[in-house]
Order: sequence, then C-alpha cells, then structure tokens
Amino acid sequence: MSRREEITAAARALLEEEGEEALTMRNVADRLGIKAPSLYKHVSGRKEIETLLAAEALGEMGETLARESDLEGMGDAYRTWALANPALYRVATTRPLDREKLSPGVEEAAAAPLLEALDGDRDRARAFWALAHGLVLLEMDGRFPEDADIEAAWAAGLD
Amino acid sequence: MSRREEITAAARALLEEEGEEALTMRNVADRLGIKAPSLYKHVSGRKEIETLLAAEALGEMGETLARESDLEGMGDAYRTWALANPALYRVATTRPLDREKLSPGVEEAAAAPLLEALDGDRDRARAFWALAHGLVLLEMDGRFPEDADIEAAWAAGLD
DNA sequence: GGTCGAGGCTAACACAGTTAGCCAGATATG
DNA sequence: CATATCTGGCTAACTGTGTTAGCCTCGACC
Repeated sequence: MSRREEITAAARALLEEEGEEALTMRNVADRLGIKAPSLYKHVSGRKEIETLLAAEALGEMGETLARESDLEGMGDAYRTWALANPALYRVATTRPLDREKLSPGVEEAAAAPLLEALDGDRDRARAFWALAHGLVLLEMDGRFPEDADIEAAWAAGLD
Repeated sequence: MSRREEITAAARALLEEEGEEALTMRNVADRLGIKAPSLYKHVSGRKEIETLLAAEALGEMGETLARESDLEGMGDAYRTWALANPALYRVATTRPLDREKLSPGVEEAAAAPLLEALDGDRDRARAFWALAHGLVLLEMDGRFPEDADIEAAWAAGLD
C-alpha cells in the first residue's frame, strides 16, 4: 500500500466516520501519525486527495451498478450506495472533477453498466443518471418530507 | 432597505460577480464599507446569510416557474434560471437548509406551480424536481460532454 | 564510505469565521 | 435640558484552514 493509497484510505475513513468537514489536511495527517506538511511530499494538495477519492468512489459505483441487470435494480443500488457513503458520494459527484488527473476511463467504466442496460442510448442514460443523482442529493439534504421512496418506482415508470 | 437586506444584496452580488468562494464575511463587509465583525450586529453568521439567499432564490424560482404553464416550459425555465445564477442556485439547493429561520411557506410556494401542473401528484412533482436538479447540477459541474440538451426533451418524454 | 533522494519535521503566512470589548452618536427619558 | 440607553460601528484577538520554505535524518546505491 503506497503512501498515496494510505492517504486516500485515511481520507475516506475520515469522511465516513466524521463527515465531510472533517476532511482536512491536518486530520488526514493525524491518522497517519504524521504532520500535515508532510502530506505534500505525496500529494499536491487537498484537491488531489478529493480527486483520488472520486476515482475510488466512481469505481465502486460502477461495480455496484454492474451487479444489477435492470434499471430498477440499478436505481436501488445507486441509492443504497449513495446513502451508505453520503460524504464520499458528495465529494465524488458534487464539484467539477478535474479529468486530467483522473486515470482515463474511470468515468466511462462507471457509466458503462447503465449505458448497456439502456441499449447504448446516451441521452436516456444521462436522464436516468440525473434523476438518480437529484433524488439522492435531495434525500441526503433532507429536502423531502418523510415519504419519498415511491419515486424509485417512478424511475422504473420512466421506461 | 434594511441592513439585513443590504447584506443579502451584497452577498448575492458577490456570488454572481466573483463566484461561490468569494462569499466571505470580510468580502460582504467590504461591499458595505464596513468591517466583518460589524455584520454580526445584523446577522448571526455566515450560515444565516446563506439562508437569506436561499429564501430569495426559492422565491424567484417559484415566480419563474409560475410564469410557465406546462412541464416542458417549466423545465426550460428551471434550467435557464439555474444556469443564469449558478452560485446562487448552489447555495439555495445544495446543503440542508434550516427551515426554522426560513419564513414558512417559502418552499411550498416555490413548489406550488409545479405541483399544480402535475395535478397535485406529489411523487411525480418530486421526480420532476429531482430530474431537473440533477440535470442542472451535472451540467453546471461539467459532468456531461458537449451535447446533453436533448434531455430536456426527455423530461417531457417522462410525462 | 561518501552522495543523495525520500520523507519526515518546524516555523510561518494568508485568510476563514467568530468573539470580546470599546466607543461615538442618535434617541429616548427624566 | 440633561442624562441614560441603545444602535451600530470599530480594533484586537483566537482558532482552524490550506499551503510554502527550509532543515534534517536515514537508508540505498555507486
């Protein structure tokens, strides 16, 4: 496990255990028994850590979707994963990620299962993605009252 | 124009002209020819400024939607407004807003036109909202390539 | 065995939000 | 009219953030 990977792991643990605002250079360094400036020997800064996390998250989401066969299953899986990893989900999907540093193909791989389930129709895939993304974010942010889940059925109703 | 309103206006101008990360207490204060600590005589902190901005934004979005009659028009209007006010849109719709301080009814008013266009079907209204929200955020974050707008048609296709 | 890079460290800077406490001027009160 | 109070500004300061500069040590390699 390279130092970069250890940093990514520490960052992720921080995100899961203490939430998004706990992802600071000093906290990450603490987890590794190190001082914050030393992190810069391995990583260009906080943004790069976030990019590493995004890559990891996108990979996992792609795998998760790939395990499903139909759209409804993918919707459920998407929601379940996101709600199980809310802070990581936000880091990975909110904010514009810089594709330079992202190893190429990560995004495509994440989208592939969905695209396949929709017979390669990119527009519908994007619409589905947007719907899932919107639902998850609104739910995470508590923008809905206490019902809501019927919308997963709506995603199915979409097709 | 009360001091609170002036603060809100300054914050909004900052958001529009210089982007989200320019929304700092010191910048807001500068716009008013004041020092940052003085803001606390009128506002409890940064979070409250964001709540004020959210209320304003939700109001405007509600008005914007109310001007349309069908779902497709609302989709276009929603997207147009969001892309014209990206930073404000983010502040208003991202992050959980505390409803305590929000004058009650603001949220309902924003949602009302959409709900009416859907004959009071809350689930479909939420699905539409989520779709629009997802599309806008993904577009704002540059998560799509350079096509995309066909999805607006998809929103129509949804119903 | 000397060289040198990898990977730690401390000190420091700019800037964020925020608090405490002071002070002038307007405003209200006796 | 004089006095008290309240409003809304101020400076100084604290904590926590990302980040940079520069030093030092240890282990690997010619």
